[in-house]
Amino acid sequence: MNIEAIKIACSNCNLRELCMPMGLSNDDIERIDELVASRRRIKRGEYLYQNGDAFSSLYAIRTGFFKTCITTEDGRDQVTGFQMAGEITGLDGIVSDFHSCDSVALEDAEICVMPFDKIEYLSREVKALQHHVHRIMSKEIVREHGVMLLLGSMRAEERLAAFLLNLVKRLHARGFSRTELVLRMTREEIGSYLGLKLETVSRTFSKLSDDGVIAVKQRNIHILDPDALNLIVNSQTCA
Amino acid sequence: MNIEAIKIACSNCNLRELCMPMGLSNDDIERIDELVASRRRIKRGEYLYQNGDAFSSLYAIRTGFFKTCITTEDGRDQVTGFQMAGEITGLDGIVSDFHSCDSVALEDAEICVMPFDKIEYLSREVKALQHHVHRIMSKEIVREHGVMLLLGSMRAEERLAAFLLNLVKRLHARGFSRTELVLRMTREEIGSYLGLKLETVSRTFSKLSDDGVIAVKQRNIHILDPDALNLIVNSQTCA
DNA sequence: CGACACCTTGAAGAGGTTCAAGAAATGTGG
DNA sequence: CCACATTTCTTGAACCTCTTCAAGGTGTCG
Repeated sequence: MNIEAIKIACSNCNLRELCMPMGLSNDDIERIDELVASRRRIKRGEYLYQNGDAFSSLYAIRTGFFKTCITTEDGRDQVTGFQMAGEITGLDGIVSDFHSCDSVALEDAEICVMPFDKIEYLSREVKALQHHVHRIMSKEIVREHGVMLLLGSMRAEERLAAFLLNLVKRLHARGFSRTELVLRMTREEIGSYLGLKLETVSRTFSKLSDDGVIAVKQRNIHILDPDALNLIVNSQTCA
Repeated sequence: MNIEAIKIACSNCNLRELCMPMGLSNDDIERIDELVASRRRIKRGEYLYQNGDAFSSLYAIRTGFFKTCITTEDGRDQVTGFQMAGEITGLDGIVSDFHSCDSVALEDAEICVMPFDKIEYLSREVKALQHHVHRIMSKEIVREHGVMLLLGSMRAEERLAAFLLNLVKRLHARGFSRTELVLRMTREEIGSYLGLKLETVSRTFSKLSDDGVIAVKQRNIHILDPDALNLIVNSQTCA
């Protein structure tokens, strides 16, 4: 066992609980360690993959922060998600063997490259891995349902509140604060994700700030009143 | 081989190309025939599954038309998709073992029940089936990306045009007309899916009709000018 | 044939966008 | 390390699209 092998092993990774299945036998763990073919560093602003790229691997994020977005020929642009450490990206490429969106690093990042044929091979051998892959994909589908609900039925303030709560929840699961967060993306990227213009995002931040619900200092957000934020999302002016 | 077995076999199903993997050996085909545990008839308006139901199976639609939707406690409601013959529904349940949305038949329907543990078992044995399952889930993820683009960046007319083109494309793949279609859903359901109020949907239908792009007669739509419809979607007032 | 669900249309109003200008932060090169 | 260019963010005012509320019309099914 050389140093490189230790470094790459999932079994040694502190993100294991986030991106790998639980309750494996030692034997299975050893096999899954083979999944990660390599690590890759991506600088801020660089692409992990782009629309049209051949699909070969899924990527587990070790450090850093990504956005995925689709850009159409006619110039439309839509951020479809933000990914952080322990999350998997690249699922869009499976269906057609080509990626249909771009993945861009919003800060310097390191990712684990997991060749998909290897994943499929091991999934046939390790039941827990197979189910794990299915759950990851299903989870992404359910997440997108939530975004559809947000885009289809919420007003600006509700969207931004839901967005902040979702971010802080995921960050908290990674050991960060439940009330403080640093946005890794611009107002424009938030707006694209939420179906709003950047000015609206900015104005809505200002309003939430005026209302004493959050404190905004550039990209640093302090959630002062989590309950109020929850209330904004979960109580559309009742009929 | 009894009559019942013949009736249920995927190998005899005329929707095989739509919902099953291609290029299987005879041996594999025989095994996949075991996938469908039973058929189930669902009357118009009835649920195939509901939010909170235990997840056990995926469902292949043989005949009929479904919608999936999420309903939140605070009364929000979002149609997340429409499914037709040859399509698979139920993927939302995998991640948590519970369904997180409702599936409702919009017309009398018949579906094939495919227990998910059977799918996972056979996926470990039949490589083509495994990949097929992965592709189905990836396809759903990519579809939802498209909906996010629609909800996040399109105006009412663009949304409705994109919706009609998508419907007619899927119907055409099933042997129906490229220019005529019958809507199986109400204006309200279309509106929910597209993030619009039913009045806006109705008005937009009227506008497209006035412009000579489509002819609307209740739920019967005749696409008079497919190019114009495409243009509406693909050419937001260029910058 | 009558009741009910569904659809259409009008008018007023609200929420978000657009355009514009300036302020704050960030990055770059000398 | 500082000055300058660039990017990002904030805020205001006018405008526009979609929503809301309301009423009437059309179709369907028992």
